[in-house]
Parts: sequence; structure tokens; C-alpha cells
Amino acid sequence: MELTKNFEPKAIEQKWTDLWKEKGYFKSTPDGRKAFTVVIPPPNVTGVLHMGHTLNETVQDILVRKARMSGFNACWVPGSDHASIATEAKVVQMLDKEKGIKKADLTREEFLKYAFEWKEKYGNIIYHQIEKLGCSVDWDRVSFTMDDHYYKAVIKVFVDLYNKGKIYRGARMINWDPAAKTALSDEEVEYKDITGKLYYVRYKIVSSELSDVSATAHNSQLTTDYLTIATQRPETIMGDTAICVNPNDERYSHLKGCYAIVPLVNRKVPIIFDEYVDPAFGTGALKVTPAHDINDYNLGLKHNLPTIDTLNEDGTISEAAEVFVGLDRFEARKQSIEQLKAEGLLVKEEEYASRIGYSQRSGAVVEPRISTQWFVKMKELAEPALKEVTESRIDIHPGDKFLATYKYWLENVKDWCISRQLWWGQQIPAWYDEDGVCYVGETIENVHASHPSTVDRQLKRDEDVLDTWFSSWLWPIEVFKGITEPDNEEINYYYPTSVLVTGQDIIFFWVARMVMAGMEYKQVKPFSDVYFTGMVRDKQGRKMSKQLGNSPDLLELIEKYGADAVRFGIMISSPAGNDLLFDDGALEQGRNFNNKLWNALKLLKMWEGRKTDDRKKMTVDSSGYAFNQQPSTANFALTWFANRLSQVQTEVDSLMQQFKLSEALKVIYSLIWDDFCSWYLEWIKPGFEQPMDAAIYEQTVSFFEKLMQLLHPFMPFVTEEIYHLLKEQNDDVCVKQFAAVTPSSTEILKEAELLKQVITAIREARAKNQLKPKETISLFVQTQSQQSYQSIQNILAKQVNADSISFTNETVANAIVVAVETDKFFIKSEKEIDTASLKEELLKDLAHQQGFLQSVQKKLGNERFVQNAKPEVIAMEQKKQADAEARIKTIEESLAGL
RNA sequence: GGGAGUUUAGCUCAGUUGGUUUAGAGCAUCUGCCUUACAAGCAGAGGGUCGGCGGUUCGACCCCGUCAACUCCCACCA
Repeated sequence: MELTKNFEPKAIEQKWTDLWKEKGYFKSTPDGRKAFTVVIPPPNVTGVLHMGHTLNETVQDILVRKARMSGFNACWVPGSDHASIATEAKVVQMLDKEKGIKKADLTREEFLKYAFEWKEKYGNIIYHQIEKLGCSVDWDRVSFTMDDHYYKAVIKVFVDLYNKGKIYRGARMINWDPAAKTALSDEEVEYKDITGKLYYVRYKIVSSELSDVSATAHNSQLTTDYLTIATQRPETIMGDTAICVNPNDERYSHLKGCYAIVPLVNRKVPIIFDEYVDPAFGTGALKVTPAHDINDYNLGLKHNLPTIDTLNEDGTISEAAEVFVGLDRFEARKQSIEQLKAEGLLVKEEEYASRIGYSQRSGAVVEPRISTQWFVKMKELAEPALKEVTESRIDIHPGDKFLATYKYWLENVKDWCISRQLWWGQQIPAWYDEDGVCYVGETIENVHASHPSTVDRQLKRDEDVLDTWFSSWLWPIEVFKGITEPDNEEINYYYPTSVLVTGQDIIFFWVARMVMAGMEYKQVKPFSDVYFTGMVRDKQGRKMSKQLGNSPDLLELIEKYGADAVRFGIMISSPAGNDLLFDDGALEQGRNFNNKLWNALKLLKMWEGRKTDDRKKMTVDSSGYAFNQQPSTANFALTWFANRLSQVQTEVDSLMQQFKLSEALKVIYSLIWDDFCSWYLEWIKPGFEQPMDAAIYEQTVSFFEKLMQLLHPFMPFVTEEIYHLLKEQNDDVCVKQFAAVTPSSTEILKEAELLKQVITAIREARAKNQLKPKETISLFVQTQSQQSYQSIQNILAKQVNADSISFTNETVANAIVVAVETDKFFIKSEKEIDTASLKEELLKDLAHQQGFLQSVQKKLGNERFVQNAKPEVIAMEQKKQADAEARIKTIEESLAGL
């Protein structure tokens, strides 16, 4: 079979995707094996996968494939999230743009029909991308957070928590978009720095008896009967229900029990005292508008102040304001300023840098507004969730980095607002009668059954839906129907799941809450390990975003480099928890790696055609290279690589257990590229057009297979392909079980390292002396251990292009000298040696060695070091000293020999 | 403002309880090579007062203090 020049991933990826699917390798059903369960963090159905997903999915696939090849019943559940806010916004936008339909013109049912159509379309795009990336998910288990059973589970949990008293209704400040006439979540508000104006307004002060206060003022510079406050939003003055100052602020201490007259509406409001107010800001006096500012709202609660909502839904001034009614809020601001000026109450205006919230959807300035919302009481739920982590039943990776964050949040957790003023999502199962009494039940029939008095009454269902996270926190349970069908076989087998791989940005939104749900509904943690990936940024360190257009298209990348290369590129530069600067260069490296593997395969295929059992045929060619096939030489290479392989396998296992995937990949990369290709294959390479020893060949194929198996979790396609091209196989590498690793012989590893060092040192000397690669040399070796060089001298000769190697006991004159450990090598060539530059080199080296020796001697001469340091440390230093002395001696001898 | 984290070669990162030759890797750069798998390659090289300062110690990239820069999360001051 003719192999292409370079690896061509496209057809191969498709072939294996289809074949794996056909053989059902990634389907999982409960059996006698241990389960390794992963639930995908369901991507939003808002669009396509971005690089963050790609990283996440790749990490999961690596873990899942590794587990599948290590005896586990691996089960990876794919799915997607309905993402209520984000998706609804997209659907609204699409309807407006493509069909000219406004949400307000649709009924809830009509809108939901469109939303489900959207979900079908984009959900499938996402699944297609996951498949293209090579993810070994069980497609029979695709889940969606709005599947029928899932919807029921969410409702069931809501009702259950309500009945347990863990869900309540309460008032809350929300972000209101006056243009879209809807509430916004915090995520939908964008803050922009702007230069606004701060207006200083005088409020008249009156005592409780309506007398003039200036008469009673003492110890105060403020002898006027006015108090000045600073505000950015004079149009909210009509909503003021108090003035607040700091109790420790002496300027205002005389105002206890006094009142202020709110300008424009001439309302008398109390002056209250609270440490919340910063005496240093503005005038140190604050106007309190509970209906339109979150802090004022809290102050209002604390001091029992009335709330006057001066805004309508569309941002115009409401009846409650008494003046400017019906005007737009910004027009009202203008007019109120003018009127204050006219009345002489505006003291001054000054420039002020502040941040203002804008709606991501409509661009309108957001108004804080009070509304009734549903809340989950978090304190009780948080306690067990905190314990699971602090008592190490859940391990976080990298732990040191995120443990503190997780703890801090759970220890200071606030109640969770779960209602959203949207249609796309699970509608809150609450009904109200005409008197506003609220009834909660899974269905209206349930409500009627438990409250017979409601049967004849007109009940209206709560319009709001639940926060997306209120459904995603059940994900590890309900994908196995653990809520709707408790104690079914699947949930008992697959739960708790093994590892959760997700972004660190949703540690509170999702991770902590899943632990809460797990503890509440299964009394067991939902996963044993959490692996946090970093954020993917572009080369300049910027966040990937649509606006910047710096987020590459996954399918295009796969098209250009191949899926394996994309996986390689993204993994090689992504230590756990660190941000990843996305760079095409790493993908190129991945593509080159594919190619390296492909070329090694081509080399083996060439040898396959020339293999023979007949040793006689393996004659020595003139270059001497065929010596490499001699048993002793080949044996050295084979034994070494076998040991090196098991050493790396052990290392990889340990790294992967610690979730150091990127390091594991680096180690494998170097094993294949450096040890296997650059060293091993060269060491066993037969002479030009010489036959290949069949036994060596088979052994090499077996090494290659093992390498493909080791690499497979990271780069599934190319490894499966090469595995099958190496020879006729009766299994597939993606389900091939790892064999137990035999311990390494460290002796041969050391010997090989020494050999590599010698080769590199001699090559370096060659390069420095301008010996062209083709020019041969004569090599003289001075060593105590001539024996050990017998078996490897053919390798050495070939790797440094020596036409002869001889052993000597004496210094060889007029030769280039190379020293490695205690051995010395003398290089002679026909070419004239540049002794001057050689001398210079040696002198430089000598100075370095002497400097080093000095520092070691200084250390050993230090009495306190000798007294305090551990014996092995001292022994080490003594060895350093001896080595340095020996090297200096060698250099001096070499200098003498020139 | 509160919390967490980062700072080591041009770039991205390792550096295991403080002592393993005066700090390692990949990429990039430079030099030489079309050498019988691979120029998407081979061989070799250069490049770092480990963010600054101070301290603990016989000994600090590592521990402590402090300052600086950057990043993320939370809250968002009238």
C-alpha cells in the first residue's frame, strides 16, 4: 500500500468516527465493571462551540478515553442547556431580524414554538462539533435541560423545596430595562465608565415642631437651616423618603430628631443616622430613595422607610411622583434641575466619573427597581456542600487555587433569586387567586387537590420562569432520571459521577450548586473530582469574544489542521486552571506531530518489505552501519526502549491521576519524537538498502503500537489509523486495555543517557570545528569501562559519523578533546584543526570550572554548613568538588596536548 | 471597596518537603545540513542579576514581610 507523503486527517477522521459509532464502543450500560461517569457541562444552545468548550471537551475526552482503556465502564453523557436568558435574547433578536416579529405580538405558546425550533437547529450544530472533535460520548444519552422528564424534575424540586420552607417570595431590587420593559439579570447589564454630573441640592431642615433649626444649632459651622446633599439623579428626588448622615459626623449631630423638606414635592422626611454613609463623600449627607437604589432600599428596610416608586415600566415618571408625571426620566432630570435652579436650591454642579449600567439587549440605561421575586434559602444548603470539599470528599484541581474561592463563597452565601421575567424555561409552578394568595404545586390539579377551596376560583399562574441554574444544578442527577425516578438502576450505577470538567468562572453559578443539589437529593456528592480549566484568550491575552472577532471557528480549525492537531495544540499549552493564550503555532506543532508519526510509520513500512530471518544476509556494508543489526547492539536499543517506555507509562499514569494532562502530553510527545524517532529508530536502522532483522522489526512494531495506545486519549484518530496500518489487527486501540507496566531497569536508562550525552558532546565538538556532516572522523576513546562500549560502539560510530573507533590509554595529541563524566574522546580528522579557537574554548571552560569549584569549596569550607547540612547533601557537594577537579585536570591535559 | 491568583529565556510554561553540578522544556531566533521516514525535517548554538527591596537560614526560584504590575471573581458609594 502506498502511503501519502504527509498525514491527511480528513478522510481518516470520518472513517473512524463512523466505525467507532458502528461498533458502539462509546455506548454504556450498567455492568459488573466500575463506572467512570462524566456529564458534559451542557453548552448553551445559543450558537456554536467556542474555544473554551473545545478545551473543556478535549479534557473530558482524554479522561474518558483513558478510563475506558483502563478497565472502567466509561460513560460520557452529552447534552445542552436551554440557557433561558441568553437563548431567549437570541430568539427575540432572530424573530425581529428575520421575520419582523416582536415578542410582544406573540403568545407564550407561539414564542416557545419558535424557541424549540431554534434549539433543534443550534443544538444539532453543537453536537456535530462535539463529534468532529472526536469526543467519545454516548449519543444514546443526549440530554437537554428542557426534556420532558427534566422539566418535571425541576418543577418537582421547586415544589419540594417550597414545602420544606427553603423557597420563599420576597422583594428585591432588580435591573429594569425601560426600553424592553423587562427585568435583566446581572449578567445582562454592561457597566460603562462615563463622566456624569454631581448636583448639590439644598434641603430645608425643620425640627419636629416645625421650628427653625438654626436657633438650636450649636458647635456647628452649619448654622443655616439647609442641608446640602449630592446626587447624580435629581429626577429621583420625588422618591426620597429620608435623609441619612453618619452618626459619627459631628457636622450633623445636632440634627437628631429633625426633618428635611424634599424639594419639588415639599414632603417632610426624617433625618436618619447610619454608619453606611461615608462622611468624606460629597457633603456627607445622603438622600434616601428606597425604590430606586439598592443601597437606599436596604437602608429603607433597616429604618422602616416608605417606598415611593416614581417610575413607570417604560421609564416615564409615575403618578406617585406627583410632579413631572408622564415625562421621560431624562427629560424629568432636565426639568427638575431647572426648577431647583429657579428656586435657588441648586448649590453647584460638578463633573463626576461614574459607572452606569446599560442593557445588553436594548442599550437603554438600566433602572434599579423593586419587585417581588422567588428565592432559595442558601445557608442550610451550603453547609453540607462546604463540608464535602473541606473534608476532601470532593477534590478540586488545581486545589490550592480554587479551594479558597469556593469556601469563601459558601461561607458568605446569599439567598438565590431564582425567578426570571422570561418565557423560555421552566415556568414557576405557583398560582394566585384574585386576592393574591399564592398556591404552589406541581400542577394545577395538585393545587386544587391540596387546597379544595381553590377549585371554584379563578387561578392565575405565575408568569415567570426559573433561573437556568435552577435546572442545571440537577444535571448529574437528572440525566439519569434520579429525581423523577429515584433509585432507578442507572442512577445507582452511574452516580456519583467521577469528574466534572468546567470553567472556573462558574464555580458559584454551577459547581457549588450541583454539590448542594447532590447533597439535598442524593445525600451524596455529585462528583469526586472537579477539574477547572482556564479561560481561553487570544494571543494578546484578550478574552475571546464575538465583538472582537478573535474567536476562531472550531470547524475551520479542524478543516485546516485536523482534529488531532487541534486537540494537541490546545492541550499542550493549557496547564490546569491557567488561562490559555490561543495561538495557531501550537496547532501547527500538533499537525507536525501527526506528520512525524506518519513518517515513522512510512519508515517501518519500508523495513517491512526488507525484513528477513536470515542473519547471513545481513552483511556488513562498507560504511559499517549494518553493525546496528548485530544482536548485542540491537539488544541494547531494544532493552533500553522497552524500559524507557514503561518508565514514561508510569509517569503518565501518575501525571494523569493528578490531572496534569498537559504535562502528560509533553512527556509522551518527547518520548515519541525524541526517544523513539530521534534515538531508537536511528539506533536500529539497518544500512542503506540492507535487510531488516525480522525480530527487531516485530519488536519495533510492538513498541509503536504501545506508543499509539499511550497517545490515543489525546489524539484518537491518527493513533487508531496508524495502529491499524502497522499490521493486521483484530481489535481497535480505542478500547484496547492498557497492560500492566513492568518496572524499569534504571541501569540501562542511565547507560543510554550517557550514550546520548556522548553523542551530543561529540556532535557539538564537530559543529564547533566546522566538520561537515559528511566528513568522517576517527574516534579514540579513553575509558575505564571499555566493556560497556563494546555493544554500543556501532551506534556511537554511526551517530557521530566516525569511520573508526579505537580505545586508548593515553592522551591523543592534536585532537579535539571531549570529556563526558570520566570518559575522554579524541577526535581526529583529515581536516586541519583550528587549535587557536580550540584553545580559546578550553580556556573558557576552564575558567567556568574553576569558578564552580571555588563556590563548592567555599561551601565545604563553611563550618556551619558542614555542621548543619544533611550528610547526603555534604556528600553531594564533595562529589561535585571531585568532579570539578577531575574536569579541570582533563582540560589542562588537553591544553597541554595541543 | 472585599476576596483570590499571577509575576522564571523574545513567547507559553515546568521547577515536587529550602541543598541533584551557578535554573529546565516547547515554540520562536541564529548557524550548518536536500544525511538512505520526515525541510511540516535533521544536527548544533545563543538567550534568564527567577518583578523590586528587606528579612529568616550554613544555604532561598522555593519560607516571611513589604512595594509594584497584571488577571479573575464578588459588591458597586450618593
